[in-house]
Amino acid sequence: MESLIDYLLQFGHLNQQQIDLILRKTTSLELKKDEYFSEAGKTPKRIAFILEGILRVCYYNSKGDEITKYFIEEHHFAVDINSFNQKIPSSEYVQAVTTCQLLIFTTQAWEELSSTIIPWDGIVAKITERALIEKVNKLSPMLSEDATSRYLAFLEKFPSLANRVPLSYLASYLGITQSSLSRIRKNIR
Amino acid sequence: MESLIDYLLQFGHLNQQQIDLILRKTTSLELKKDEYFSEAGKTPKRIAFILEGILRVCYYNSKGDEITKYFIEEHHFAVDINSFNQKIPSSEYVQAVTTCQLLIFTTQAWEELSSTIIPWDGIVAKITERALIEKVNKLSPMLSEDATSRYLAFLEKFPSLANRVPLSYLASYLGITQSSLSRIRKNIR
DNA sequence: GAAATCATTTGCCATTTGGCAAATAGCCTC
DNA sequence: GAGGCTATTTGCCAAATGGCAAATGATTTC
Repeated sequence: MESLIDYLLQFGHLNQQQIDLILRKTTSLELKKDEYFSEAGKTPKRIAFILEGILRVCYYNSKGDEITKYFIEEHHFAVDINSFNQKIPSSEYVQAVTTCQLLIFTTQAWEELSSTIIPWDGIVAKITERALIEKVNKLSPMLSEDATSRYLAFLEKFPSLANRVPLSYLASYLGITQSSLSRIRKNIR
Repeated sequence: MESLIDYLLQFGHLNQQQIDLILRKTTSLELKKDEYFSEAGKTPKRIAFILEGILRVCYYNSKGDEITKYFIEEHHFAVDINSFNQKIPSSEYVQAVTTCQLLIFTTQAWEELSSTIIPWDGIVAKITERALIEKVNKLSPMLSEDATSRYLAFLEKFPSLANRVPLSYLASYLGITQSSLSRIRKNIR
């Protein structure tokens, strides 16, 4: 619970009353490994803050391959922000890579916070901006690096994940096939 | 000028007085082809709205190659938003791909608008979010597609640019070498 | 308009990655 | 612990892409 508040406070000030209100709006949820937090085709009705565990966002591309778009780490929010804001069906799945402890905000709770807590929208805007900038900055260099460098960069970013995640998730995230990733792993050791 | 207002109004309401104020805060600037709007190492002090022309954002990667991170089209804002907000030096160049007609806001003007026009921050937040989401959505699929598909996607997105942009810009944007792109072009015709 | 400069294409070959299928390893269930 | 699954590795070869340099084409400059 505190990790949520610590996180929020990085982006703006909240008094104790506001903090209590925010916490009262949350529900706890355990999402077991492989379970989905949200699914493509459905309009997202909840936002999750990850207390523990790793989620991934994935979709099916035009060839029908399942692509891992990105991983979401502990102490970050998870939602298809575009679909959530516009209240339109998402085109992505959000799935637990490991069993996760989540704090959940419903759409309603989220909107109540927006209209009750003056600095809420500003904080949320900053969080959204930061998260998106990070995604762009992680994706951009991937295009100009070869697969081995991308894998090494992943190892640095998610050292604990590399051997707990199915090869298929990781390969599609890196934009290569499973067998290529397997060979890259072999060459590195 | 109107295109700026049209653009802003997509993201929130502004009355005539606010519109006039915004326009009074802008300056016109013509940026000739190849000139820089901002440079890596310098803290950005201006935001541009592109009335006409195309900009690109580029940087040098660890190998020393110049990489085009993305192109910015007419009727969009151009700035390294992260550096601008945090007032820290940028790591990117913003350069005119074609001669551009720009509307410029200085940092000071931008901040005055923020404190004068109530819905300003909200509008800016939405614009920022939208721009970043578009970047993520353009980058993500590039990893799972081959170079030819990426080039074809570029052609669809920027049909007028493909033959006006130096091969080198385009190749680094697509994550391939100039010669590969040249061969891809040949095979498509 | 000729020379100089820069951009693009092409040839040649090396390297990387993909596609497919078989082999191996790991894990789960009974 | 023996199947029966699933995940990963590996072999084989094809296709895509890179690296380098030369050739060609385009543009600028004087």
